[in-house]
Amino acid sequence: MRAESRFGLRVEPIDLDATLGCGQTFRWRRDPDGSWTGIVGRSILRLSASSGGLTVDSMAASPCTKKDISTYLRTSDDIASIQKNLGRDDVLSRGILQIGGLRLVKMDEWECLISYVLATYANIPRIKTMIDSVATAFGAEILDGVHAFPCVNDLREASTEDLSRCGLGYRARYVRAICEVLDPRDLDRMKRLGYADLRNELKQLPGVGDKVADCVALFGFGRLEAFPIDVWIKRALSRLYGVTGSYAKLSEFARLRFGGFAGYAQEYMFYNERSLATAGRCIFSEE
DNA sequence: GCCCAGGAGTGTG
DNA sequence: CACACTCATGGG
Repeated sequence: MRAESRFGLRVEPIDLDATLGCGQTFRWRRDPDGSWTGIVGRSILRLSASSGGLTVDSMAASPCTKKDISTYLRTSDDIASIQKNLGRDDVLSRGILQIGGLRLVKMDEWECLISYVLATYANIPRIKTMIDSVATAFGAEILDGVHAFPCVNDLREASTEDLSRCGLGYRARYVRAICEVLDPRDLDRMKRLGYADLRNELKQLPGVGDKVADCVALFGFGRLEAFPIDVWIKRALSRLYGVTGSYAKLSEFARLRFGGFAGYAQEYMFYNERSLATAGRCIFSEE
């Protein structure tokens, strides 16, 4: 595959394995040499570690710009400051914050919405399979066999039956229903909403409940106060803090405990909990 | 084969 | 409010 463009990107700290392999975003794979290849927008990217940051190879007719990838990797997040803030929590400071190079990513809102609707009650390898199938079937071809994530109008062409053939199971009708009710302009309008309003509006969509709404608010709309609670986070909260209960109760606990950077706390805990469960094995290639 | 999965929707007590 | 049940299916 020919590199259309190559440039350096200053971002520190960054741990590609943790950031791209932890299961917050689904279109990346780890190469044997430790670099990562993935699809962002209409570009195929290969990221490899270099001194002080990354080397970015962009392969596509319309290459990814430095600003695009900078936004995607949230390079303006001050990790040191965030960790100092979260480190006031005894439990987090006691080791979880050692994953300094785990950064949140900023996904496209639409791709994030559909991805996390598909992510319900499925493991990470399967989520990747479903998303690749949908992209191959309905997304624009970027380069020989590699497809972008389908835009709203692309996916509107898909019937529920089409989507079922992509292996989505019962999620097919949710995706279909979202395509029918959501105007692309809604997503632009929602960018300006506060977290609470954004969350409530997302929950109006079929297949979007508390957890998916928080994932989309965090990974898609970049609301760092969002704290998605899935089975892993429930385990972590129970194990680390002894708290259990409803989504609302756990959510309130997180808001009081972690504040405006709850999203980073969540990702540290998610990574930590899954690493513990899969100790001895690489969590980036299996479940 | 068995188990579980970055849950949501619906119905019931 | 809390549970209980169903939904389709593939990866470990």
